[in-house]
Amino acid sequence: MEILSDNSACLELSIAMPGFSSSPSLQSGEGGVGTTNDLDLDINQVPSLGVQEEYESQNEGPPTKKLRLTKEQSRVLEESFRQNHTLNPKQKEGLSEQLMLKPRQVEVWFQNRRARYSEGFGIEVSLAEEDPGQSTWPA
DNA sequence: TTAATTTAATTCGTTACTTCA
DNA sequence: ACTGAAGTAACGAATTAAATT
Repeated sequence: MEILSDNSACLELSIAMPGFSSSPSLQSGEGGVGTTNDLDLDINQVPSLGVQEEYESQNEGPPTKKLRLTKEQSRVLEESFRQNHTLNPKQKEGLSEQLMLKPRQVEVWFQNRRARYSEGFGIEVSLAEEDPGQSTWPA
């Protein structure tokens, strides 16, 4: 299976982003990622952190219903998403280790992010607010 | 307290690739 | 060497369900 994964990585990279590949267009870096969420999330993290720690420690416990990603985790994930909208196996592993999340959680996050991104035709609120002049869609 | 919103997680269907007969 | 079936992995879309506002 390792070979397969490796191949998948290449494939993902190949089809990573046909349209929005290398357009970092980052100016503020991380200040304007979650325009609205950023600050509000901060408050949310407090209780979530406790739950998460238990989640990380136990990991096997069935109780944990839904964890809330911390501000830091969201930020790192969003940064990665900006660079690549698709996850390489290595990236997934690295992020999961770095953020202390399960690879599947990272995968799910990216899937959800992509879905939301598509909803806005690639122009998400945060992005649109960051560079309004760059998102000049043809149609 | 309830309703609305947000979002992590799940399910289902599809596609692509590899292996084997 | 070529073809088709079976198996696996990943993704997108839709949906669910919990946490937050």
